[in-house]
Amino acid sequence: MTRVLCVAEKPSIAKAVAGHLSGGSYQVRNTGDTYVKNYVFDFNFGPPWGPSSVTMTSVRGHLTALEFPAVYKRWEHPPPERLFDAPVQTVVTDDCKNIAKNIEEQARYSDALFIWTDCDREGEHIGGEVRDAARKGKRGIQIKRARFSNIERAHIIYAAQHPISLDERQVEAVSARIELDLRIGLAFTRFLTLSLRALGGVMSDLLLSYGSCQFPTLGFVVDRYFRVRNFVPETFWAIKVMHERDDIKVNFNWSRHRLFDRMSVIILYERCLSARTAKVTNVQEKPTKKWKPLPLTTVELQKMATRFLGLTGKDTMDVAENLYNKGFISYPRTETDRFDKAMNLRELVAKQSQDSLWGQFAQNLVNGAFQQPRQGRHDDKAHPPIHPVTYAAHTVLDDREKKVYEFVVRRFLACCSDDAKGVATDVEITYGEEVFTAHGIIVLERNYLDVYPYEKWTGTAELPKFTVGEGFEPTEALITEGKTTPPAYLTEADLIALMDANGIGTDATMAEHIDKIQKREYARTISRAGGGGRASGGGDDDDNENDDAPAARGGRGRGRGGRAGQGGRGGARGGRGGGGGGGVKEFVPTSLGVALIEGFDRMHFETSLGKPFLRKEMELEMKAICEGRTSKQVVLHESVSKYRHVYDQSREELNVLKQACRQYVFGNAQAA
DNA sequence: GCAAGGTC
Repeated sequence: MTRVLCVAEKPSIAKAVAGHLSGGSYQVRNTGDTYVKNYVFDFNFGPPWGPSSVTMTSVRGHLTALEFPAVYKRWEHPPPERLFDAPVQTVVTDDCKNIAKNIEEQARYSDALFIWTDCDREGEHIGGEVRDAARKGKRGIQIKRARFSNIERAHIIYAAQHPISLDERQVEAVSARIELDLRIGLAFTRFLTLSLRALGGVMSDLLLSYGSCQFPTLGFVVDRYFRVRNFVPETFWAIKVMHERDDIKVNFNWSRHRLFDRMSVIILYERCLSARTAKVTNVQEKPTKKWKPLPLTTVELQKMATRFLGLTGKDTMDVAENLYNKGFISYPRTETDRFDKAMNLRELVAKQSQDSLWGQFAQNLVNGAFQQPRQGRHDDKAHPPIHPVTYAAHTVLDDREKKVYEFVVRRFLACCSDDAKGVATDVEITYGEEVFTAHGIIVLERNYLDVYPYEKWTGTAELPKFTVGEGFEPTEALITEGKTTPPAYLTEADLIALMDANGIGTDATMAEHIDKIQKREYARTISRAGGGGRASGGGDDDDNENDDAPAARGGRGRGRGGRAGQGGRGGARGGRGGGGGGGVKEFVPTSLGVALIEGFDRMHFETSLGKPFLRKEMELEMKAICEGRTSKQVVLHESVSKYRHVYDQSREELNVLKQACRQYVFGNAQAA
């Protein structure tokens, strides 16, 4: 019989695939690694292999790491810039030695290697690492790769019988990324740490790291900080019209919203008053919907959890991984927001019907209210959206697990429900020569909203009856004065959204980068609650950008026109750092964080290290390698010489960086 | 003592 070795990216996939291919009957063998098992069984792969004796095992993520030879261990010399062209070597990391050995030994007796790593770019590279390990055991072993995007039985069996080749271009692309991150990260980290240490004082023993993701992340925080600080409030005026009818106070919104010229508003207002009566010019009533949420991605999970569950992104991911490892939820790192049509979602819904809180709702779906989820536009072709896999009783979960599990379940049930439905009424009036509108919504069916308390359908006021052509004298008409308010500091959800939009980090690492800039004392969080006096929070449910349903825009112009946030919020005030579950937390840079980003900005490089462009460029180059438009060697050569140039410039203009530190960190004003 | 990316 042919002997086939299969290797997955993680133990859970190895087990699941072995279960499907073997029909559930396999032998389990221990390996030198606590988590990795070998599953032994027979399977018919079809021609040319036919019936085969199979060993299915796995790695645990990357098997190898890239590193510099020992002579580059010291920081001072060879000098950091040598890291741009120093030799690098790929080594099996210490904690993976037994895994590599397992693969090597198994390969020795095998005719073919089937790679079952995740079908994404990093997975392809891990596949390359597995291939190299297997070849050490048997030089000429045949290499195949299974293409799969979920672990449904039929899909897995099809993948086993229709293997493809490893995509060498993707392997090369990731390999380039790894090498660049290593060279550039270490070179700049050593450079910054060593050269700014000379400033003395608090700078003498700081670790100043640079990374292609951590710096842009800090850049976002600093950028917003300055936009808040440099904000100049402007006074505006508006006309407010209110009419009370049937005990309902109806506020009409001015079609000009607001003007920044007081005289103009007075003139327009006087024309209103002299007209005395307003005339109803249009009344429209139409059915409207608030769309149910999209299937859950990692980024969305983190945004929601930081907003509503009082957890940090990092906590959220830690907890989600736990829930995944216990088998309660699906793989928590995914970009996919559409369920495969073949998935049996009803069955997953039914498992929730025993719950005391949402069981009734789930049962109702089972009884016929079930609706197929919306299909988002993202598909990483590797993992389904995050969803509950089995029911977890409240008693088996700790507090944080409970919160995250409940959110995942409620989100899933919401996805499998119907949209909320209502009737929207729009009334338009002309008063003087000005046009005003009022908007009201009556909710008829709450549907998914009943199981998904994280969203509300705001602006649900019912409007009294108005008839086209009628005239009325408004109960109240006056001029209001207000000031524009600065934007808010970034919440973690804002920051994650920015990183996502700019391609900084992956869904699995974003939270870590945010964590890192705090560990490095580049940024910290303060509590927004109480002190702010801001008219509107930045990140409540209403500006949910995933919703393009017409009705989601219903809640009208919040906040922006409000009162100014009472001055005194200049700069890094001494708020309680890292405050607990209470109010929303906001990110502000420390003086060190400001100094580093400002320092690099002032050097006027074509592309500042603190901006996201460089990371985006690397992303584009990886894509180009994948598409065969360039090669790893070319990208490495070009990128290294570009960064070396930035490095040389930084060294020449080191004084600019030092001045920024003197100014911000030591508060030496004349340094500016 | 340094990066970012996998996964436990």
